[in-house]
Amino acid sequence: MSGDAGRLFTRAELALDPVDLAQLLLGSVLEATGPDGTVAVRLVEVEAYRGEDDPASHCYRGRTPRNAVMWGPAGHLYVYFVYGMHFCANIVGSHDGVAGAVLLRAGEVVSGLDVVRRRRPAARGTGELAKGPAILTSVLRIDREQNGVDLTDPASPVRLHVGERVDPERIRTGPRVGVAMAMDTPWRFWIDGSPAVSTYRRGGKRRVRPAS
DNA sequence: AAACCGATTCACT
DNA sequence: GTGAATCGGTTTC
Repeated sequence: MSGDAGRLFTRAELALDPVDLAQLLLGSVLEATGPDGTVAVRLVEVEAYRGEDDPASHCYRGRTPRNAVMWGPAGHLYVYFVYGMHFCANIVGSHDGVAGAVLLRAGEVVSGLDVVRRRRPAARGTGELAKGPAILTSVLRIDREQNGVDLTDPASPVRLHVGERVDPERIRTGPRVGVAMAMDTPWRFWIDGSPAVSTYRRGGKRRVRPAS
């Protein structure tokens, strides 16, 4: 797969169970073109959210206008608005009719550094310019307008490229950040050693209390 | 029609 | 470590 680094992923390659897709996405490169320039980020931290049996997923309670893209086709972008001020981006990994997606939590800027500096003049050090899911979208200038775009289309404003091979030994896994439910489900994946990887915080409220 | 609350970030103690 | 900012999607009355 190193030989192919730089080419776009195909839809078929991304039509996976989100848990498998998450690991495939580590090291891949997401590139977004806006009116003020193009920025590319190497993904180093992601989380899988999948369907019916995942209470932390937006698709847990079925299809709604907001989460519709999570049902496919794969390889499209799912963007949602949170906390009244931020956007988070996911790559859809729909598979066998099961809805799901991979949240993009962090990346390293690999091109367009000048554009990023203009967008975020007060940002942190070079290696951690895209640390955190809402910072990642702000660096790439992804918002609700890009919801549903096809990442495998060369004409799309946001595209997903195959990256350099990642050493499997560097891949780590653990519970997802900020989720209050399914804390035993280790569906967060990251590349060990990247300065962009978030520090773990557990979700705010415990949902199910043991009934006495 | 209204309440509830989140896959967060940033500033401050 | 704690808390505020802020608002649309979803649920509930």
